[in-house]
Amino acid sequence: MALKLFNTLTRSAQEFTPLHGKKVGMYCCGPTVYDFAHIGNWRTFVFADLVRRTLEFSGYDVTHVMNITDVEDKIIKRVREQKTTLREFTGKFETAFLDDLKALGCRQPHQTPRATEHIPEIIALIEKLVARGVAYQAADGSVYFSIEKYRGCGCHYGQLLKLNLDEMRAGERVASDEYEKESIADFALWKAFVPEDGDVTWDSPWGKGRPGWHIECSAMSIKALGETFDLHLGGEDLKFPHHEDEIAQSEGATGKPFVKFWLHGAHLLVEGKKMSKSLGNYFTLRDLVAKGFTAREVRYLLLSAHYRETFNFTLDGLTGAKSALARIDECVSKLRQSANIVGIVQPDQIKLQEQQNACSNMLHDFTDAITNDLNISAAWAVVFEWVRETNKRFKKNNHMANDAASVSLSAWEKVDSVLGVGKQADIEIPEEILSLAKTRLEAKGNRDFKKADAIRDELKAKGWLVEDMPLGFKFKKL
RNA sequence: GGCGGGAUAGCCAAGUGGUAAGGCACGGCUCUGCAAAAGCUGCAUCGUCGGUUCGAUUCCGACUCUCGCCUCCA
Repeated sequence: MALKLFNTLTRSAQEFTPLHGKKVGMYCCGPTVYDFAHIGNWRTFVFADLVRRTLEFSGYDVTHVMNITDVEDKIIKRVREQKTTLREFTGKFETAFLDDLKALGCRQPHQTPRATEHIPEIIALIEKLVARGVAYQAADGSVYFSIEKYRGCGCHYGQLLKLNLDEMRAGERVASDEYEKESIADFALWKAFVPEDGDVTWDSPWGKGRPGWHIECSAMSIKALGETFDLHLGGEDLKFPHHEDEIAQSEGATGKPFVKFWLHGAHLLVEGKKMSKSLGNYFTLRDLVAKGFTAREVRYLLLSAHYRETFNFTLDGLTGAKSALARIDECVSKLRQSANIVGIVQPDQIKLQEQQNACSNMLHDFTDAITNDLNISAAWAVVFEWVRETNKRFKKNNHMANDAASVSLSAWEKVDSVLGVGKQADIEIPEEILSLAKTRLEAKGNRDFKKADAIRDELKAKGWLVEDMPLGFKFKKL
């Protein structure tokens, strides 16, 4: 089934077709590294990962680029306050970001360019805009993009949303007299040096200064993916002004369409409310890990709802995610055991055929769901139905025939190449716990159930759940 | 003020012009020394009011509530 995605440019779900055969260029607006990323940020990055994985699942050869914004007002302010250097300050948060991204099961982008390492490209792009007459240097020394001039060349400003510039409440959040722009809608391409910038400054044809916010994404995406590329995504708040301005700068400079498909992920609420530090519902991944949840559980929860709907992230939901994943893990781990042991259950052609059918139905329905504008909820439903069907095929000894298990495992691996939750962290069982369980097994063998139950309680108190198996036991970490 | 989303069971969340997926939680049963896991099973008429239709949760209108964006916030 063809992949359909909702394109913000057309406000409709369209069949996705790349510009060049099977090759897809995908750019995702990355983090501004001034602090640890919060759960809302992570929703967007996990969404981007889902897009990439779905493209790869659909047979595309994806080049995934995600910028690192490492120069910006808040960063400069903190560098000054903490009396550190830009590189040292941003490096810390960049490393933390990439570690967390990995922990969340996101495939590493192929390129993660830093804004500060693309100053020449940024300057070149601004020069092009100045030469084309859509950018100007104002009295304050900064260079601005002129929406009016841009529109004057027949270009369309407001592609991602309907804009009514006259009705917009200009300057509510940033004092309009802070800049000396010709028009309120104009935005900075190059910001002239001010003493507060300290060492954070570069030479340019317009004097010392630093790049504006939007220009880095245009410069780096064009460099990495070309003047026109397939996919650009980010959080919904970036539609305006960030992405709209990226389009204006890029198309203003190249005269070519910038991006074919724009995808935007919705925000999330936490416990039904907008996330804020004062409400105490502002979580970083590290906060959640400290509460005893795993990054994998966070990924599952973030992937439980459709990307264009506001999602309500709750700690209860995270507890539920733990249970839901345990259900999948249980099934997959039984499949692994069966796949590795030949002959414990005799092959059965009819049963094999049934399981093969269940697997191909799952793959078919899963593909339908995920390619339908990433209907992840429907995709999970398919997976859980398959889990139930598969569970029915295990014998009393928790095994199924080797061939049926192998078929099932390979089907699971295919859907998990999109979901990315398959890899459970290996758990190490302490010697003490293991020997207690062995003692308990002996007691059980002697039908001393009182002792066996006491040991089970003891293990539980130590954080381990021991489950009896036909031939022994296994552990779960609580 | 402008623009754009939402309102589906205790919670999270899909979906469809013909009487509602899935997950979590909860109850019953089977299995089990007891558990756990697993299976079976129970649990909603889809914000309110109108309209279109043989029939609407799904289409249209109004209303209520709610969320987001409107210059550097994913």
